[in-house]
Amino acid sequence: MIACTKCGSVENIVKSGFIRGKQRLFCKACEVHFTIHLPQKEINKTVRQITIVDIAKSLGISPSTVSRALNGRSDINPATRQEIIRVATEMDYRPNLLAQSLNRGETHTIGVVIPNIERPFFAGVLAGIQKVATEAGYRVMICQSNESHSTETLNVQALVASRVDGLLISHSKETTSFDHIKLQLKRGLPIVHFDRVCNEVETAKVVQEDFEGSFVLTEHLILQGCKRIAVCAGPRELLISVSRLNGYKAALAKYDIPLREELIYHTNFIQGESLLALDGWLNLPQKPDGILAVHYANAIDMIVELKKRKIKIPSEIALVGFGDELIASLIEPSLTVFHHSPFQMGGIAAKMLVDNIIHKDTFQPILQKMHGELIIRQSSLRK
Amino acid sequence: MIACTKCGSVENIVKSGFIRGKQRLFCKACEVHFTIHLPQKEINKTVRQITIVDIAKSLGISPSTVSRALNGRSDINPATRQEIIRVATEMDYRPNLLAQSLNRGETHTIGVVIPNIERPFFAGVLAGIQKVATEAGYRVMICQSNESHSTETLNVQALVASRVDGLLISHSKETTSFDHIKLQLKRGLPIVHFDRVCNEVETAKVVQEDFEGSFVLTEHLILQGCKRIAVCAGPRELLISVSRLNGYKAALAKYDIPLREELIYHTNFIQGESLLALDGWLNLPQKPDGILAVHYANAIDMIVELKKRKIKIPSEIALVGFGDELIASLIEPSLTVFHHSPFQMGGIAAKMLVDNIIHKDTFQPILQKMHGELIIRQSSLRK
DNA sequence: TTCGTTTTCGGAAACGTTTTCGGTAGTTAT
DNA sequence: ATAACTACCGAAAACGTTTCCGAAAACGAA
Repeated sequence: MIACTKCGSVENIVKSGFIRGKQRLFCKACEVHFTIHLPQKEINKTVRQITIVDIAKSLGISPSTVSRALNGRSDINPATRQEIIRVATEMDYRPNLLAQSLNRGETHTIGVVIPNIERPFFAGVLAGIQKVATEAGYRVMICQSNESHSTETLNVQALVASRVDGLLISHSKETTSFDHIKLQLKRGLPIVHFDRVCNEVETAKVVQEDFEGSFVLTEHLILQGCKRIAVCAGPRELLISVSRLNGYKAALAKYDIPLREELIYHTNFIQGESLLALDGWLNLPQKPDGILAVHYANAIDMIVELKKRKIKIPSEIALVGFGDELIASLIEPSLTVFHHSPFQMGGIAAKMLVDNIIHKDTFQPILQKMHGELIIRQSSLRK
Repeated sequence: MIACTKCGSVENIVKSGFIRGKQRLFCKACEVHFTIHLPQKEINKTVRQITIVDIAKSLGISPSTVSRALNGRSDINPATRQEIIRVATEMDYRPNLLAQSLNRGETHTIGVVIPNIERPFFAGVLAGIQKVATEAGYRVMICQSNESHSTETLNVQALVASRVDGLLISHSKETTSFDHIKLQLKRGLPIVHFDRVCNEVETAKVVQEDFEGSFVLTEHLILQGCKRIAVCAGPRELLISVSRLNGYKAALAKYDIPLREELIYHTNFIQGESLLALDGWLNLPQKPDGILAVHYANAIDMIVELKKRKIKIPSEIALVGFGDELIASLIEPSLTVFHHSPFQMGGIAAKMLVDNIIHKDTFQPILQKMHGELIIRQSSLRK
C-alpha cells in the first residue's frame, strides 16, 4: 500500500508516531523514517521578482558571470556583457538590495534621528539631508525621538539593527548620557552630530552659531537702548541652550549690564510655558524692556500675549528670537531673528557623513559652524 | 623553492602568466594551476556583530536550534531555550535584519512617497505615519518627489528595490500617468493612497473632505454677504484641486450665483503666483468681494498683499483658505479655514497599509474620508 | 519485546547576491 | 615545441538567517 521512499518495499512499513501533525512511517528493511508528501498544491504567491539566476538560466551561463557583467567587472567578454545587459533589461531585472547588502556588508542607507519631524527646522534639515544623500546614492531612514532619551536609544538600536552605514543625530532634550552613541562609535559606525551635538564623543559635528547668534541679538537689543533684557532660555541640559545663554551673558558683560537671575527663564519645550515666563517678568517691580527668546516660537507666543495686554512692541518691550521661519516675518510686528538655513545644515551634515563612510580610515572629525545672520525687523527696531 | 599546493613537487613548477596581478604557477606533475597566497595580514576590520552561529558555537549546538529558541518555536526544550536566551543576552546578540528579511521575504519596512517634507501638512502626516507604523513594528522609509513625476517614479522604484512591504503615497502635482503604481500593484505590493490620491487604481485611500470643505468655505463667504467670490484653485491635474473647485462651484450654484471664469485662477505651487492672481482680480472692472484659496498658504500671501494695498479685510474682501497651520491663527486678520488633522490622516493611512500587508488576501480597499471642520476667524467675519 | 509515540535536535537547503580562485583555451615569444 | 602569457568563465563559498525534514532518544503501552 505505502512504499518506502528509499527501497520501495511495501511490506516492511510500520507506523512510527506523528511528526508535525503528519503520520510518520518506518521501513524496517532500510531502517529509514519518512512521511508522505502530498503533491503540494500550487500556492498563488505574488509574482516573483527576476533574479540573477533567472538571467543566467535563460542564457545558459553561470550566475557569477551575470553578476560580473552587471557590476561592470573586467573579467568578461564585452560581447557577453552586452548580451547579458540586453536580457536583463528585457526581463526588467532589479537587483535584490537585501541580498546585495547582506553580501557586501553595506546597505547604502543612512539613519537619521531627530527630536521631531514636525518642527520646521528639522523638516528643513531633513530635506537637505535627503538631497545630498540621494545624490550620493544613499537612502535615508528617519526616526523621531520625540524628545525622549529612551526612544532615542531605541531609535539608534533599530537603525543599527537595520545595518545603516552611518548615523546622523540631533539629540533629544533629555539626553545627558551618551552611552548609546559611544557604543556604536566603538563598533566603528560613522556618526555625525548636527545642531544638538554632544561634546563627550569625537564625532564630526555641524552646529549653528549659537553663542554668536545670541550675542549679536542681545547686543542689538542693547544698541536699541534696552537696559533690562530678559532671556527665555532653553532646557538646561541642552548644549545649545547653554551656548546661547552664554552668548547672552557675554553681550551683557561687554556693555557692563548686570546679569539678573530673575530675568532668566528656562523653558522645556512645553506648550504655553513662555507665557509663564512672561507673566513672571511683567509682575516684577522693574519690568524688562527687551526679551531674547532662544527659540523663535517662544518669541511668537510672547508677541501674541503682549499684544493682548496692549504692551507696545518694541517701544515698551523689544523682542528678538533665535531661528527663522516664515511666521517670523509675517507676524505683526515682524520678529527680529538670527537666521540659519536648516536645509544647508542638513546638506553639510549629510556630506560629512558620506565622507566619513567612504573614507572610514582617514576621516578626520571636524566641527563645522554654520554662518548665521541677524535679520532686523519691526519687533526690535526703535527708530 | 616553490612547491605545488597539491602534490608538493618542487621541480615540476613553471610560471604560467599572471592573474589579478599575481604570478600564476603550473605544476606539470599534477597539471594544476595555482597562485601563492600570502599569509594575509590581519585586517583591522570593524568589530563584527555577534551572529547566531557565534551563539551556537559557544554552546556547542546547531544554529537552527538557536534560531528556534530565539523565535519562540515549540520544537525545543525549555531548559535549552532558557540557556540560549541567557547567552544571547549576555553576548548582546542582535539579529541581522538583512538576513532575516532576505530569508523571510519581508522587510517590515514601509515606504512613503510625499511631494515635500517641508510642507507642514506632509510633516504632520509623516509624524502620524511614524507613530502608527512604529507601534505596529514597522520601520518607515521616506522619499520626496519634489512635485516631479519622474522623481516620484524613481522613488517608487527605489523603495521597491529596497523590498518595502508596502507603499504609502501622495502624488506629485505632475503625476497624471499612474503606470508606476499599476505595475507594483499588479506585482502584489500593498499600496495606500492619501490626500493626493488616484482614482485609476483600486487601492485603499484616505482623503480630506475636499469637496465638502470648499463648499462650506464658499457657502460661509456667501452667507457673510459676498456676491463675487474668486477662487485661487490648485493645479488643474490634481484630483484634490478638481474636487475643491467643484465644491466651490456647487456652493455658488446652490445660491444661484453665476460662475465667472475670470474669477478662477489655477496656481501651480510656484512662489508668488497667488499675487499674480490677486493682481488680475483687483484690476477687473468689478473686483471680487471674497476669495477662496484652496491652499491656505495662498491666502496668507494674499492677506499680506491686501494689507500692503490698504484694502480692508474682511469688509472689502473676505478671505478663506483650505488647510490650517499655526500661522493662519496668528496672522492679522486671522484666517478662516477648513481644518483637517494631518497627523490623524497619517495614522489612518498607516493603519490601513499595515492591515493590507497583514491580510493581503482578504483586504478590501476602502476610501476613508477624514472629517474636517470650519474654523471661522477674522478674515471672513463681517459682524 | 515490540511497536507506536513524543520530544528535542541537527543537517541541509533556501533567500539572492558577490567574490575568490582555478580551469580552459587561445596567443605570443623563444 | 614549449614556456610564458592573456582572456574569459564557472564552481563554490560566503553573508546570516529560517525552515524543512529526518534522526535519535526516551517513554509508554500492549
